[in-house]
Amino acid sequence: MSKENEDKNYELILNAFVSLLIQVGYQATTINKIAEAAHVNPSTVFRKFKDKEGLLDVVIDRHLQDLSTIFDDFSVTGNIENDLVTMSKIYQEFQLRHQEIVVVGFQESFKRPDIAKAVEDIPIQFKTILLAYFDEMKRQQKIAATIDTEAATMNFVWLNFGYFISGIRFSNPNLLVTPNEFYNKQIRFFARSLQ
Amino acid sequence: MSKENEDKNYELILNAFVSLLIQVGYQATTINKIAEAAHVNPSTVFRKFKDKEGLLDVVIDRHLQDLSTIFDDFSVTGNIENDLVTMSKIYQEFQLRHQEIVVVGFQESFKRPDIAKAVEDIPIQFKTILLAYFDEMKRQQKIAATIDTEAATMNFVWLNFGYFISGIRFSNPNLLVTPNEFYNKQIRFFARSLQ
DNA sequence: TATAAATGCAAGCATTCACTTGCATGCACT
DNA sequence: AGTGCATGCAAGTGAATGCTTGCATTTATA
Repeated sequence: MSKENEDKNYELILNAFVSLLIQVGYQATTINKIAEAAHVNPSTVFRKFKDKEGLLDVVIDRHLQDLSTIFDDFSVTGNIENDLVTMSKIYQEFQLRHQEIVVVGFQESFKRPDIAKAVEDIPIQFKTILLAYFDEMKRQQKIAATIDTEAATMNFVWLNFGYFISGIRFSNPNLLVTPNEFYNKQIRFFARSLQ
Repeated sequence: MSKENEDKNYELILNAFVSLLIQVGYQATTINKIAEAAHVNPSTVFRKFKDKEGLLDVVIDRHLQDLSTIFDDFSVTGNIENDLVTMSKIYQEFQLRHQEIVVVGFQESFKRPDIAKAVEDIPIQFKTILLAYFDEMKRQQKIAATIDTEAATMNFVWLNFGYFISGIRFSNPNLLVTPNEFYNKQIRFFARSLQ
């Protein structure tokens, strides 16, 4: 029954693992802490998963699967500010839902380049859809003909990426705004450049 | 003679430590690796520094000292694009010069909140000078009266922060541009919004 | 050259952890 | 009730690593 979705303890352990990754990172996440958080005996962890790396592998797998469909239900409306908010929301919510990947990817990038790559793949997907969008809007003359769409895209990517990292790593209120405030003010400000 | 600047081994060890922090992070940086990289015996490390944390403390100290004067030699020219490039350059070069703080701050934020705070302080300083600058430019009517200077400031902060993190953590060329390209294209694009 | 300080070196100690193993216990399903 | 599987539990192993110590050796200084 191991590795099946109906396995309650399997999921409890995975959830505890992910929570701990976010809280304290990979190295500081010990098997004992996982077991305790999952209300399970440490030996059970090893019955469900080969080893500590095996836990990571499952998390990566699920993440990559989720990532492959990240923008599947996005559809263009043609209203630029609306579309940008929609894409930004999808991206931000995805990043937040997979915080642990970013945390571990940054910490273990030297030992697990596959995770580092998985972290990069999120903004790359974001860039891809944005670039196509801006190119299309330019063709439809909804944004200025002088716009460098590549530059505009990367501007939006870095803005969103910087905001996301700030949100999960910073605590000073000077650097934090609510998602809604971000969508309203920042995207409106960004869109000014497109005209 | 320990803890003095003329102490050659002291500096060799510190440099090796910082290099390793950037390469592999704090936990994976062992005393043996430091000693090897510094061409010094492991026991010498403990003669120069109380313990591994003591090494970190010195790095933090020096960083905080450097941070306190980060924008000291910036002076406003009134040419907005030029000033933005200048401030961005100062910020980016500082961040790059102190990469290790960011790496360790993200990894050990739970164990060393002081380091996490030191990491935050860099963008906070950046924000402070930017906000004052935009307010002044608005007063001088060099940027549009409708501009939300707080929003513009945070946009620029997140753009720069996102670009910096991308530069030190990503390797895919799709997400990387040279500093000069960043200054030219991104800041020009940003400045469009100010009119 | 003589003295003192810094460094190299090797052995060892203590702790933390991932991971294993063997056995007892409980729970589910027939 | 009885059988089998999952889990709890406790003890232990082995490796990594921070840190100490005592002594030999080199280097600097006077």
